[in-house]
Amino acid sequence: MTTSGTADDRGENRRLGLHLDRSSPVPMYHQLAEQLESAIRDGILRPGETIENEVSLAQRLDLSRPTVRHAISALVTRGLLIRRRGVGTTVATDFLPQAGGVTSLFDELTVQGYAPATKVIRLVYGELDQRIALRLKLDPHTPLIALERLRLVNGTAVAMLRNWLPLDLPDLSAAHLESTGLYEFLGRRGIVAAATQQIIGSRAATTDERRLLDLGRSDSILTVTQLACAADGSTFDYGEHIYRADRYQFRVTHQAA
Amino acid sequence: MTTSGTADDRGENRRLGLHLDRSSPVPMYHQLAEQLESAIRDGILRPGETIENEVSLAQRLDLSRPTVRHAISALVTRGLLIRRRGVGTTVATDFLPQAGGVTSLFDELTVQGYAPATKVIRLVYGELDQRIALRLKLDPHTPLIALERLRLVNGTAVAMLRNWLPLDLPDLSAAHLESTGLYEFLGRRGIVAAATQQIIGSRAATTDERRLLDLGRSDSILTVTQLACAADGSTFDYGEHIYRADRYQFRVTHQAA
DNA sequence: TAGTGGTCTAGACCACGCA
DNA sequence: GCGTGGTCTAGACCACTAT
Repeated sequence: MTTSGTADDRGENRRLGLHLDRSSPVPMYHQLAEQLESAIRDGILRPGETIENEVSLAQRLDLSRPTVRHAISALVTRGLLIRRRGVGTTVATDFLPQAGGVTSLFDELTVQGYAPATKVIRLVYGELDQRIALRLKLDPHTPLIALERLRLVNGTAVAMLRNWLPLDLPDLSAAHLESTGLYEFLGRRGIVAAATQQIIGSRAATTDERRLLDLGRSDSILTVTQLACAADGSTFDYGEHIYRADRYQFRVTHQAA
Repeated sequence: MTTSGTADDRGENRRLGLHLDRSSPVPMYHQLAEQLESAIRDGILRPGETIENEVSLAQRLDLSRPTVRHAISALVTRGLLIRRRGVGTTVATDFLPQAGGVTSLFDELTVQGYAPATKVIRLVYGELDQRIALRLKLDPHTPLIALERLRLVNGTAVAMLRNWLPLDLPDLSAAHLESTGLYEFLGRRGIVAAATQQIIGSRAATTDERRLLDLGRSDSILTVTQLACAADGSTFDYGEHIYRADRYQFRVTHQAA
């Protein structure tokens, strides 16, 4: 434990928007990571700029070095910072604006204020489908909720989503799905994905799919099959989704170890 | 520092293949992570099984808990283990065999012993291309190495790879590229990717592309545009790749925080 | 209540890059 | 040689889950 910092420290803290709330239940390393991220996104820390070294930062913020390191590691993993031994930690070049994992243009559209809408085409309880049950690694006779939705942006369909869930959700209604989204609905019932796997591919669209998405002769579709797995290892959702390729792309970023 | 373990400890260590070499330059947490991973992949630790808790594991291996935790965290990030507070750490369900980041079927084919081959179609030094230079975030008049390759598996073309590099590599030859691969060649010259971004999409193939990949009327292609960035933040490779969708898919896995 | 993971401390020494 | 990140220790206390 050191003193709580000099006047200069407090000035620098203000510049970067760093102010830790020790009474908050939010972990210190998380508060710090979030505030560093904000500083980067707001341009206070510029791409290529070297940030303060770990020891000094820890001292100034009255944290231990492992805690500061934990915060920085989180941002390194997500690609916002780059650490180099013997050199320092720098802000990544801005070509990785949403680094870390997969982002879809659709998510980004949503963030940017376009209003996506959902239309439920089919909602069936207790459907039996051996192929799907096997995908879910369940007994072939497991009853499933079958779900088919159309995703629209500005009134035009951009994706068709088919999902199957081996769950008992009597209060799942089309209205719910059109207003809140499937995963939000599940989350409110304590069902959260600990891990998901997606396989991205492409194939020719069927005539039904062409009609639903209003596809022309030369339009392409992207296919995504998805499996979601709860914390206890059980699978609770299998999805087969298709997207208009002219409206949807996947962005994948990777950081070296 | 505790004693070096009881006879029971040594037996359990042997079962899981855990044997740390303290004189090795490989970090302890990395050795432990690798050996736990092997135990999982070899089925010694089975999906769903709860592994030994962190404190006990640390004691038995004569490591500090943070070090053990570091090792486990690495596997959690890659999706092989799942941690739950108050419950324990369990081996993830096997539906995430290659968790962490993106894997392509092509890479997996390679691992499985299929021999992929490369054929260089075009290799030009000093090409000027304003569109590409902008993608690389460089001056539009930067001279580029332009490269076009065909990827074959068992003699049939499955992908066409176009790349542009703002580098001076006078000894880069078709022979090199057909025997070692582009990134291996670059790596030997100290050029390694600190971060890459890929955008996956789909579109109709051009007639040239149809001819090169021997595509039929209804065959689809996947497109991947790729940007690679060195540790200093400079971009050194821009690629536009197309793949036969019937031979190639992308697998993306995601772990919740 | 007992046991687990989650967070945090206050140091230590080492390996690497650069001047 | 000096400053940086990389690794590691030996604890501490808290929060959550299951019983």
